[in-house]
Amino acid sequence: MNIGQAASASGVSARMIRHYEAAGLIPKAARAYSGYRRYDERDIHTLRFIRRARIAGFSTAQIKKLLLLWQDRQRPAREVKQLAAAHLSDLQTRIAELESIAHALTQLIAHCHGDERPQCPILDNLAGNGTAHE
Amino acid sequence: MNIGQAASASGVSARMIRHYEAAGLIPKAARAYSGYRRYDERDIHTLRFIRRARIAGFSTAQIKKLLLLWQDRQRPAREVKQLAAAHLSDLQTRIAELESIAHALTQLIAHCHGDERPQCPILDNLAGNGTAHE
DNA sequence: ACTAAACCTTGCCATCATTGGAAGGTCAAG
DNA sequence: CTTGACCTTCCAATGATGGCAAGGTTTAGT
Repeated sequence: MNIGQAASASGVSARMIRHYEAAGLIPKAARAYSGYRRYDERDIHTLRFIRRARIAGFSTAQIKKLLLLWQDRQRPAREVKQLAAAHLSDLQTRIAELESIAHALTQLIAHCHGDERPQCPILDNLAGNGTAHE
Repeated sequence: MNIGQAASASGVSARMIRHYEAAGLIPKAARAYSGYRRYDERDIHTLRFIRRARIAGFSTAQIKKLLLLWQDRQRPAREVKQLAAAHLSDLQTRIAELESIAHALTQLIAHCHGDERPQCPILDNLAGNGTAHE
């Protein structure tokens, strides 16, 4: 299987397959005589794993660890759970930050009449001219 | 005022002040005979505006527009409101995505016993199903 | 067999905001 | 006049991905 087939079979672009190889996430692919990279079902399986982990928001560094754990049949579930919990905690922090911003912005927008007049509490707030809403 | 003073007065690092200048967010600073950049209160005010807008999650492109609007005393509040609303919409989309991921991860973590045994629904899920690789 | 299309290779650039370092010039105080 | 804090510019890296270019390979159609 060439990289193109591996890409469509795994859902990971050929681009990113090469990238993951260079980044050490996956071992260097075997090469055909022509120099083309060769992939088998095992590789596709690994790529699908990576794709799902990316969708779940894991960083490449985290995925590297997850792959090691995945390939270790003796791994304790504890380690995986810890890694996932740390990631979940990150996610929740980010969510809270974004929600806080969204909340403030919602308030500002609600107080902006949004017509042709130049008065605008949104700009006033960014300018530091205080309290757009009480 | 040199760039260092401007940085501590505005809360924007000297590094980023130069960056914003190169990016066209702020006009090129006046220079002293020595080549040092000079800043006045007006510049500090602008830098504080930028800092607040960044904290609010606006992109530099959006901030560029906000600055133009801010400096235009005739601007209609409508335009500012539209820009802010578009940004809020982006924020809400991102929040929803992260929440969806966090929810799925929470489920997986809850079903992982997390002890010394190798069985782990988190890895199983990333691998594509109940049966892991091989 | 020849040719064109589709595929592969490597490598460099761009994004976005920010930080880091290196190499060198300038200013203020001792 | 030296030292150290400050400034200058340029170059690089982050993280994940996309784009393009120039060139080699394979495959399918004639």
